[in-house]
Amino acid sequence: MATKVNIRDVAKAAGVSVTTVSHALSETHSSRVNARTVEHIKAVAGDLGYAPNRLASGLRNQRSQILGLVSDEITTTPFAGSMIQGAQDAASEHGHLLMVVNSGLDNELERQEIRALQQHQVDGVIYARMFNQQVTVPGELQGMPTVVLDATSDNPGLSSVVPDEFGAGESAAELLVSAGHRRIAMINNEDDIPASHGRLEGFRAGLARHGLQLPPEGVVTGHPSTAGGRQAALGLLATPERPTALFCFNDQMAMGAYQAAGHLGLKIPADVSVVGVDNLELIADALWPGLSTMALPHYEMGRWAVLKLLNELENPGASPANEKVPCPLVERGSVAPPKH
Amino acid sequence: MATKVNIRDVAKAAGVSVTTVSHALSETHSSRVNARTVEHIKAVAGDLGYAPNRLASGLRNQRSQILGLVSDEITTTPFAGSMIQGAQDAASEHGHLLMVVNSGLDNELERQEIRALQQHQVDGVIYARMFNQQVTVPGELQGMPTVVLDATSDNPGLSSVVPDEFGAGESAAELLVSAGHRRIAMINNEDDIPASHGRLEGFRAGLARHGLQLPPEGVVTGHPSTAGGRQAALGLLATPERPTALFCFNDQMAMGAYQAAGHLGLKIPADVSVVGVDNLELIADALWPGLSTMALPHYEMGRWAVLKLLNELENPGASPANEKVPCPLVERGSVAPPKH
DNA sequence: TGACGGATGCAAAACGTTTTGCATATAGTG
DNA sequence: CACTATATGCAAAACGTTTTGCATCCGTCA
Repeated sequence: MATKVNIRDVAKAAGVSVTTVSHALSETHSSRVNARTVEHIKAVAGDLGYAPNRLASGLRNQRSQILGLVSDEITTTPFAGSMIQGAQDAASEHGHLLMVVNSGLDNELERQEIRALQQHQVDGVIYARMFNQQVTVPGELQGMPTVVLDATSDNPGLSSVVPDEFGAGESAAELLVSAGHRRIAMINNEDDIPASHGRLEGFRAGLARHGLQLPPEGVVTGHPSTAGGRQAALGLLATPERPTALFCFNDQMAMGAYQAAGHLGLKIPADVSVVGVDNLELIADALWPGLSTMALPHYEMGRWAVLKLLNELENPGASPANEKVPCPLVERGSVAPPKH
Repeated sequence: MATKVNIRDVAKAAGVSVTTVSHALSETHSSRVNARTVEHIKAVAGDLGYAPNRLASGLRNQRSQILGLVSDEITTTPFAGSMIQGAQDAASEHGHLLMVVNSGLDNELERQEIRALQQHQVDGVIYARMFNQQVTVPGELQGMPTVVLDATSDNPGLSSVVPDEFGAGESAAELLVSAGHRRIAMINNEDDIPASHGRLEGFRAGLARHGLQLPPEGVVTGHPSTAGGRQAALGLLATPERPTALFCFNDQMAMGAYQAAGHLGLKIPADVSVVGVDNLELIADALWPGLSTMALPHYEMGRWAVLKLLNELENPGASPANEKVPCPLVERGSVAPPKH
């Protein structure tokens, strides 16, 4: 970063014209230049520490090599980092950079941020949410290549990627049933969102495959927080015919279940097995014993969204896709066979 | 975003020259244009949905209005979101956008990312860490306006911002002493980092102000995780003359203290009071009872870093500053007067 | 030897702004 | 009415690239 060196300096130093330098450094046009000359130019450019000005090349090419990432509440969830990292890794591998904006829940602010991205000529936008939900993509993004991340869109023209909530439920059922459990309950999120439906239905389907079914009293709902999980679990575990295993909507509710079990003098996993969803390191790894849980694939979803977006930029005709990414089981120590 | 409308279209539609449009829309030069004309031009621009191309203006002005944010491990801590949000809010208020890159722990990758930022002509860089430490800013950033975030630099020319670790320790002491505690222990991080020294020394200073001092056996160290805190707390609380209050290096260690207390049949806060540092919502709010803790000011630090960077961009002569941001106490329910 | 083809490199235009210097119109003064 | 001062708007150049069309050079073949 001494004083900026531009392509003209390189040309002068290499004793050739600017055009030749540009051709030599371009992937596609380098054939137009003598191989020895190309090598020479590259050496000189390297020595001078030349790096092309992307403002200029973007202006000329109508391609900024920047992708926008618009998200909602980045501060409230620890998942944001993984999603951004996945997106950034994929972008970086393809020579792109990420501009991140988050709007909180303020629609007006969101519009402003999107306009700011457009002023910077972003090539496309990832429209992200911090939990799987249905969204309406703001009108400002009309006509701009867009991929929806951790949400589904009412616009069928847009690609989207979400976790395989159904599969997560299935896996949880599989894990608990194969450990020998028969009296199993689910502590679900009281909110009417795809994750609560998907996980419950997958769970039912997983049980059904083994000839089991979830009785009506086998599902209780609560606020998707530790307190909500605690309260629900207190109710479930205080009954004489208490379940031997709990499938919790998320790790926070599972933490509440731990607290309830502790309060009632029940040991995990000896007296009651617990499974969560999310794989929040901060919780799943911290609980004692560690919590077995289905990992939400935020990193992979971030990657997928960017790769799909870049693909659509290359092939403007490509048809949209709606991807579901599996949620792998992470086993720690919260599941054991039932006692008797 | 129909078909891109540029300044020429606006000029044509408004019946004036391109220059006039540019002057009319510029803060500084709008005086050169008739006020009525300015109004007219702004109206036309609004109707057409004109938004200036920042690639072009950046190229012309040698100012991209983009700031780079280089961080280490964005995925491993939930603080990243707050830091980014703080930085982004401040940037956005001043018409700038943030390009976020994270390098993990790979130095080579970090260099690449920084070069990518430079190709995009970022006006300056925030060099961020996820926890307070001493860093050496990579040579690539030589000569580029840089502010260090949540770390201190060995380069005295760079501004930096960190949490007031010492103050956090003091506040914890103040809280516990004024609740009536006298036998207090600290569970510290075994790592040799500014946070562990700062919090311990501040804690000592806070106690000293009330004529108390921390005996050698009053400080135990461990891995800064739940397991580490649990282990340390088990040792401390099993002694007959057990402390009535624990100051924990962070919320994760405090969570371990909760587990240890529960294991030993001790109630929080009746039998033992606990204070943490971090204010990790996911933990502090989830514990039962809630954990009183000193909040790490990541949002504010992110803001400060960007504001300082923008200030240095305006006044290239400005002298560097090393800011310490206070860590406010967040009271929940984990502190009560000692029993007898 | 003259013409031709291929290989190679150059000049110039364009991307969309901002700003300087200049020309014109309008108002103010003697 | 002439002359100056001021207000106002325009043409052109520049920022750093990429790419098209053209010129030059060399070797080859008739």
